[in-house]
Amino acid sequence: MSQSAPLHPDQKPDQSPAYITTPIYYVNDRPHIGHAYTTTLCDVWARAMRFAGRDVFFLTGTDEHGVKVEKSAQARGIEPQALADENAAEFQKVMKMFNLTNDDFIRTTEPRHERQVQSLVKRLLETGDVYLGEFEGWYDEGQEEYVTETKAKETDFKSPISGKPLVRANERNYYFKLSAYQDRLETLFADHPGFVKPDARRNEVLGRLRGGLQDVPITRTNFTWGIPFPGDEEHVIYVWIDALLNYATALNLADADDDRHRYWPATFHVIGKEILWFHAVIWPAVLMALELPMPGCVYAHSFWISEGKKMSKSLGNFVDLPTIERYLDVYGLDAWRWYMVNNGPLGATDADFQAAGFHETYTSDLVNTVGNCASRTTAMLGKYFDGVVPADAGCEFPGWDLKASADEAVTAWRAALEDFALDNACAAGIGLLRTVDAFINATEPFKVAKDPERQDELASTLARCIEAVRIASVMLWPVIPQRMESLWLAIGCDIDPASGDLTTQACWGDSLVGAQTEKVALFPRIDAASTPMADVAS
RNA sequence: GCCGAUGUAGCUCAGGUGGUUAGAGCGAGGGAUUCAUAAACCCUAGGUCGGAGGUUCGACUCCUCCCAUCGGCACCA
Repeated sequence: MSQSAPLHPDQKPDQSPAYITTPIYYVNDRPHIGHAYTTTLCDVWARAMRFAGRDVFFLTGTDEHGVKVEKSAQARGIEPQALADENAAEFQKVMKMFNLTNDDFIRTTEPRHERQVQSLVKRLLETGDVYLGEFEGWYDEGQEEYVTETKAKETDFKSPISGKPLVRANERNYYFKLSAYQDRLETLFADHPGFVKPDARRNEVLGRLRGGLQDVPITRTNFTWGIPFPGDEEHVIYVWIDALLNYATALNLADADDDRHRYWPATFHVIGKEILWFHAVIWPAVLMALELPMPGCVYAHSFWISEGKKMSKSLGNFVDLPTIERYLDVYGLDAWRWYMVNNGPLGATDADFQAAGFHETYTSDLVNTVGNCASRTTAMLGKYFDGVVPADAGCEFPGWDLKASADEAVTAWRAALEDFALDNACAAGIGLLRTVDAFINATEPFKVAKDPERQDELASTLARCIEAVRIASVMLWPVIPQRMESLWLAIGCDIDPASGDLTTQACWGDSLVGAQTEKVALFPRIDAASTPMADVAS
């Protein structure tokens, strides 16, 4: 059997550092499916890239400042930091629940972050990109916060909470000179069409960019729970600049030298579509001002809705942590990750979380395809070869070339990951298994086995099936790591994703020949009745 | 209100630059079979391609208007 490499035969695999981030999550919220989703996407990509040999840094964390946290804490009679600690712990619990492999968890109240934010803001002050100016707007005295012109108009210039009229108020604020970056931003978007993905989101940004940019205030004085502005401590650095800079401070970028600098800039900033503007426009402008290299891509996914409706507390269809835990109990973590990646809002439209859909996806993809294909292949090896993988006898099966199919799948898988098309990466993996199924149906090894004259044919068929299954498992591992690892155990192959040798592992070969295998049932069939139903009051 | 996106079979979606009977997966119905987790396989389902106009010999694909859903509209993560 030839051992030619399926991908970039002449090139070494890309071993450059890679940096992927989630937004930092606001501690005033409780973790829910949205947080789990974004973080899981990043985890899948990070796992795949590490396996592929890249030096990956995967960051997530919490955003802990701001008026809302201050008020929530006040309402409970505790210090803001205590509230932040409590909820940050809740978010960290999520990382454990989903077996996420983030390399760091940054909190904006950490000294390392605060110190660097001050230092970076100071730098902006020195370059003239931050200046002291006057801010005027509609102020809600009851809520002690400014509301936007649009919001004010919507509520007829009255406070939505107290009903009292909004007042015109002003204060001195530090501004970021966003307007100065209009041209450079346009150039950025023109030169890097992939800077914002998906395309629909990019168009939105471009459209709004055409409308022109105004400078943006980056400090507040109406609350104190935040990072003091360097040199003018009455001002607190406003949350979004505080928050955005986490991507830099986690890598100690404000410090002269650090090991983590090699990860900069981000390969992907994965975010939800609601914070696109900050990431696609303000963030790059700030980086330009700081003279830091631009990220490769801001990937803005859409939202989950639940059972056809927007998630809301009053509807009771919020997919929160306890709900998710029920799914994990019944279906297992891998099934949850598979559903997130394959049925989620990776594209421009929102995705619907449906209990029935979850069960369907689990059954058709994982039980009937991945599980069943592994099962029938290992069963035949057990029956006809006592579980020992035979050598490929080199028989020809016109119209079938599993090696070529595997190579194609791996190439497609790689391309999908470059694009953050995680669902397509899954499709490449599972597609190869469908091909194996079709191959078995066409060559009928279970009939061939009855004829002692056709042992070569039988060996050729099953050797190729199990090798294709092995390669598919490599592609599927980032999404369903637990079950793929049990598969590896069952087919006696020694694969360690941490070794970064995916290129070797994804290569068609005969490494399994002689391996002792046993029949596996990777994904148990589950009674639809035990699917956790959303508590939708209908 | 403004900007943008989306609206194609029950569900999730494909459908460069307009052109014979509009596709796939899942589900559903039927069939056949056993290597396998009642799985894989075969056949079937006839959706006015959101609505109304228009351009054209001809539009799902171009234009206009309308409707529905979603995001943003600058401090709201």
